[in-house]
This record gives sequence, C-alpha cells and structure tokens, in this order.
Amino acid sequence: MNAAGAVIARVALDTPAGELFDYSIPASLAGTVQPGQLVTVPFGRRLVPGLVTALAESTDVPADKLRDLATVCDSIPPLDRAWLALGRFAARYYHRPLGEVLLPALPPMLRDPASWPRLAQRSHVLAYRLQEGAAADLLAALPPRAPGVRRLAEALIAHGSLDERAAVALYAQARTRLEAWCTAGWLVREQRAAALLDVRAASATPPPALHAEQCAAVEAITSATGFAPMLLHGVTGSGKTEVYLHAMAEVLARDPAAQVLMLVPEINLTPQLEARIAARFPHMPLATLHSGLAEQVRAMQWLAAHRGEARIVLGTRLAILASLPNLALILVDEEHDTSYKQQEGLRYSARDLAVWRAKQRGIPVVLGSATPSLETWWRARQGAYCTLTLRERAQADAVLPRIGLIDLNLERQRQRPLQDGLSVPLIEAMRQRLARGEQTLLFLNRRGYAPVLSCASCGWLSGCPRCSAYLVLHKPERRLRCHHCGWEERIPHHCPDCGNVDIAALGHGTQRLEERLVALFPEARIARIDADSTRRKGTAEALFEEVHAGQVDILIGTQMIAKGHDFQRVTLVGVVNPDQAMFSHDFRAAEHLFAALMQVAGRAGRAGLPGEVLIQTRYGEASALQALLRHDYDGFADAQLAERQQAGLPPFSYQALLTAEHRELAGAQAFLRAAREEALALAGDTVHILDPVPMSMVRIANRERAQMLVESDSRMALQHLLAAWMPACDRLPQRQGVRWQLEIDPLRI
DNA sequence: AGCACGCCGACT
DNA sequence: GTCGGCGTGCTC
Repeated sequence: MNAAGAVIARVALDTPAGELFDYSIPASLAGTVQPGQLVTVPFGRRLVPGLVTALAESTDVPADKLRDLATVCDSIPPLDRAWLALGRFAARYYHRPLGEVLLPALPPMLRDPASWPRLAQRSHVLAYRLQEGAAADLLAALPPRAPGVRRLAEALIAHGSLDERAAVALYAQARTRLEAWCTAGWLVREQRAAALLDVRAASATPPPALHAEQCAAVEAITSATGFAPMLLHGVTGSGKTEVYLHAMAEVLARDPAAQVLMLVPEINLTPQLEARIAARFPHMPLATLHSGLAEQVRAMQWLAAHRGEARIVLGTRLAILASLPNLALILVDEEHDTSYKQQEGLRYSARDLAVWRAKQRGIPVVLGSATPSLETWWRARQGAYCTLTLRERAQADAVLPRIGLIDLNLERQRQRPLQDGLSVPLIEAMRQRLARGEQTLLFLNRRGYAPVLSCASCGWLSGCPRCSAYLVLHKPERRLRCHHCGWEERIPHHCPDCGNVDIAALGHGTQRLEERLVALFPEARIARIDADSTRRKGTAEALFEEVHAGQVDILIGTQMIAKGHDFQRVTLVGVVNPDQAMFSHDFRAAEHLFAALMQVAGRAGRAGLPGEVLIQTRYGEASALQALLRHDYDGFADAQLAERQQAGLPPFSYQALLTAEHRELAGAQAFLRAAREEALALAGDTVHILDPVPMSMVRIANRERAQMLVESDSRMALQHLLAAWMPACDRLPQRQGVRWQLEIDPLRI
C-alpha cells in the first residue's frame, strides 16, 4: 500500500464492539500515517487511543459516519509488521477483537495519549558503557534528598572490582533506587542514574566452565538455523541457567543488533536472575518487563526493547507481547509453570506464543524445565521439538537429594499423633539439622493460621457470606479472611449460630505451623514466607536474604519458596501436606503435584551437603509420589501420557472452556444451555460439546458460575467451530445479566 | 467498555 | 412538574 495514496486508516480500538474502525486521513496528516502507529480518534463522544493496522484507498463505511483521525503519535517508532502479526494471530486464536489484544499489549503509559509527548525524550534507564569517573560524577550530581544513593555510590567507588555476589547485590540495589526515582517523578535525573548502573561494567564476571551436556546443549541452540523449538530438560541444579547465558552470549556476539528474550514465571524470581545477567553482560543493554514496575519505568523498558536498544529482555509472561524488532532467540525458563497462562482478559499462554513468535521469525526457542508440561514433553517425544537433556548436576559434588515418605497412616497406628500437622519423624529430622547448624525448609501450600473455624457443639463453619468458600483464620491479624473475594471480619468470640464459646480452628496453615515450631524449637530462628508475611514490597527479598545469610534455621513457606531461590545450606525439605492435591478432579492434578514437589525437592542439598526430602502423606502409593522417590520424571510423564491418550485428554485433544457467571446459577446455566444449542447446530461430529456444569467454586463475590467444555481431536475443527460460534453467543437473548468468556487451552477445569 | 437515549417512581 | 433508576443500543 502506497502511504501517499491512502486516504483511509484502519484502526484497532480497545473495545469489544466490532473489529476495526475506518477513519479518513485529513489533509494535514496526509503521507505521515502508516501501519503500526499510535493515533487518537474520535469514538462516540470520546477521543480514544488506537493503533493503525492498515491503510486503504476506500471504505465501505458510509460517508456520513466516517470521521477524521485526530492525532498521530510521532514520538514512538511505528510497531512493525511482525508485532502486528503476533496480535492478529493471538486475536484469532484466542477469539478476541484485535483491538482488545493490541492495545492492552502496550504498557499503560503508551495507551495514554496525554503522556505521548514525554515519551520522545530518550531513556537512559539502560546503561551501556562504563565511563571513567562516572561514579564520581554521579556522586557530585546526586540530589541532596537521596542519602541512600549517596552511600551506594560511595560504596561503588570504593570497590575497584567486585565479585559476582557483590556485583549482583549492588546492581539490585541500584535498580531499586532507580525505580524509586522514576516513580517519584525524577525521570529527568535519569541520565545520572544511568551512570550509576554503568558501574556494573567494572565487575564483569567470567562465565564458569560448562560440563559436556551443557556444551552440547549450547552448541545445539547456537548452531540451529531457522525455527528450532527445543526442550531443555534438566533437573534443578543441572545448570540450565548457564546454558541460557552461554547461548545468549553467542547469539548476542554474533549479531550486534540481535535481541534475546528470556521469560521467567514470576516477578519475585527476576531480581536475582536480572542481577546475574547484568553481572555477566555488563555492556549489554538489559530491559526487564513485569507488572510490578512503576508505569514510567515499564514504559521506558518497553520502549528500549521496541527501539531495539535493549539487547536482552527479561520478563514475565507479559513480555512475550513486547515489540522486539531484532528478536533472535527466545528462552522460556520453567516452561511448565502455570503462571505463563494469563487468567483474565486475553487468556494467552506466553509459552505457546513464544513458540509462535519463534516460528514466525525463524529462530530457536528453548523451553527449559526439570518437569516439562506434558504438552511440551509429548512434542519432544514425537520429535517435533529437539530434546536437550542435562543429567549431571552442575556442581560435581552435588548429588540428588534422597527422597523419603512419612506414612501418616503408620504414624496413627503407632499412636504417634501429629503436632499441628507435623509428624514425629519430621520433627526429629528437623532437630538433627538444628543440632548440625543446617537449615530446614518446610513447604505448606496453605497460608493463614487455619483454613476454617468451627463450632464444637453445633457444627457451624466459618463460611464466606459472598462465596462458596470458608473464611480463613489469620491469627496475628485477628481476622477471618476470604481468600477468594477479600471479605474480612473479626474473629467471633462465640458461635454466631448457637452462641457456644467453644469454637476451634480446624486444619493447618503456615501461621499455625510457625506457632508450633516456635514452641517446639524455642532456640531456633524461624521465618515464614507467604503472601501475608511479604505483603509490603521488598519484604520477600529481605527475608530471602536473611535465609541466604544463614540467619534463619527453619523457613516455612508456600509455593513462593519453591521458585528461583537456591539455598546453599538447606539440607532438609519437609513437605507437610501434599494430600490436598489428591482429591482434585482436575486431570492435571498429578502432573502439577509432581512438578511442585520436584521443584521444592530441588531446594535441598546444593553445595556439597547431602540433601533429604521428607514428604508426609496418607497416599504413599500415588503414582506421582512413587515416581518422585525414583527421581523418575520420564517414567511418570510417559505413564501420564498413556493415560491421557486412553482418555482422549490433552495433549491428545484440544479444549476450550466457556464460563458464565450471573447473580444466580440458573442464569449462568441457561446461557450455557442456549450456547450449547447454537454449538450443536454448527458442530460436526469431530467436536464434542459437553454439558454445562456448575464450577467447583460455584459462588465468588455473590456471582454464581458455571462452565462448559468443548473439545476435539482436531485443533482446526475446534477453532473453526469457535469462530462461527462466538458471534452467535454474542447475540443470545440469555446473555443478559451474564458475564461470559471463552478460554482456549484451559489449564484448570 | 463507555456513554448515550429512554421510559417509569420519589422528591424540591 | 423534575431527578434518577438501569435496560438496550451504538460507536468508523
């Protein structure tokens, strides 16, 4: 399309209505408008931001409706065709209007036309080169109100060179400060901050030597040509990260423009890894992208990636939607992690989009995990993905932890009652570690003190008034809390039903475990890490730092402690109660349990000290546990695959889940039933439309929910049906008062 | 999603 | 006689 001849711009807007909206290009903007540009357009009474997706010479829109583009954002280079194509694919695959994909993919600041002029000034958040005396200049120029930064700068000057750990710590601090400045509106001072970050250049850390399997993996990644999806399969401690870093180094060195995207599951993982990358690649501009960043910081980081300035982009799932004009390699760490699946809005899988982007650009994509998702494992087994295996542990003296089960049925037979969920053998094992000055990590995936409060005389249970869930007792805060809708109330003194004062906490959460451990081991230093103890920003890092520094003997935590952090002196990992997962009706429960346990098990015994993992259970025969005892992911995964194939479940079939919520369950069900009729009229016999069922958590925040599964052996057939079906659902009279949504490839059913 | 218009109950 | 409830319909 010749931009000069075009008079019509096809614009994507963030609205559920329609697909694209045509606008005439006024003479004043003639020749300047091109696809990929941000614009503002009059829409109804409002002026809204939009993205030009295409130019045209004519339109079907009647002349009396056609309006002019208002403004064009010229402070940002247009998004490229590859990025628009990614948006188009995601819109089509996840069945959402293009505008609802493209605009939310931009950082919030870019969606606000008022801030566009400010984006023109170049960001120096990213630091590239160390200049002599940069730190001294910085010190001289520092704002007087930043004593912390002054101290930091002094420390940086004092250090001629730093070891990796010190460099990592200083970099993390500098980054935090920088973010604080940006948040406080000190963005003008950014250039000085850049100098601060440059100081990391003084401390480039040499890469460690690789073992043979690592070398082979790096070689396979860097010698691949064109689209090359790979599974990097290696247990915790086998050195996957070094493979990423070496492959990254090679790709970055080969092409001076190349960009590498690395995805990690969660924000609390990024500080350590980011600092490690920064220390390894001091001259390589690095951008990080996650939802925890201040808006301005996030916009600057995003733009650095978009302009091709950032050579390494490290981020959570949302980073897969970043604009990366010179993308040359994608790394997806812990690819099995469910946080790669967005659970609201556009319900995309960042891992799947990563594979799509790699295919589109014809580059390698590495999916790394100790416990790959069965989807990935199956593709690797079929040969569609190349498998790179790391069997050795990276540190020669580190051995796999010994995994043992504590049979809770046997404990009962022996009349050795649990102490707040802790068995005698586990307590004894902890006592040994304390005596030896080693650390214990206790894993319990349930925060709060107790999951429910109960009346001993009438059987009353502390239900949430708005949800079909129990209120969780939070003892330190002296509150009952709903973990689903946020409802809170005071702990009652007596039963609200019968007035009895004899009410008791049932079950165990991390707070209760902590209380019991304090009583059991009064001399031990005990810390708890969960969403409650780390509510304030930065406390999680501070707590982890204490553990690393050896100031903690026993660490209690939820899933949060299983990810990312390598504890050097942990020799015992206790899994308090994995049995909850055994009752799940989700066909992926076993897969997720295995992955979670393998991940916590990997926290034990890292630096020469032999590690032990003790799992308390009543269901020792469960296949996930038996496979875990043998460290046998392959056998477990293959057995699971055989079961899935038998049952016609993913990855041997493809699914979509239609969910509906309404004030009353009947309303949600009526919508789904009507939707089902529509689908039956459209579907051939290759797509199965199951009956609507109430969701297992029926009511959340006074809305009742139901769902309906649609599945097919053929992804194409499923997609075909959905494309015709979704518009029909939009027109159903039963949709009134119903909020409904479609999820493709749902993870939890 | 916004933001209109539109047609029926309790207020200065 | 108006202010305002949220039903339904449109936005290039």
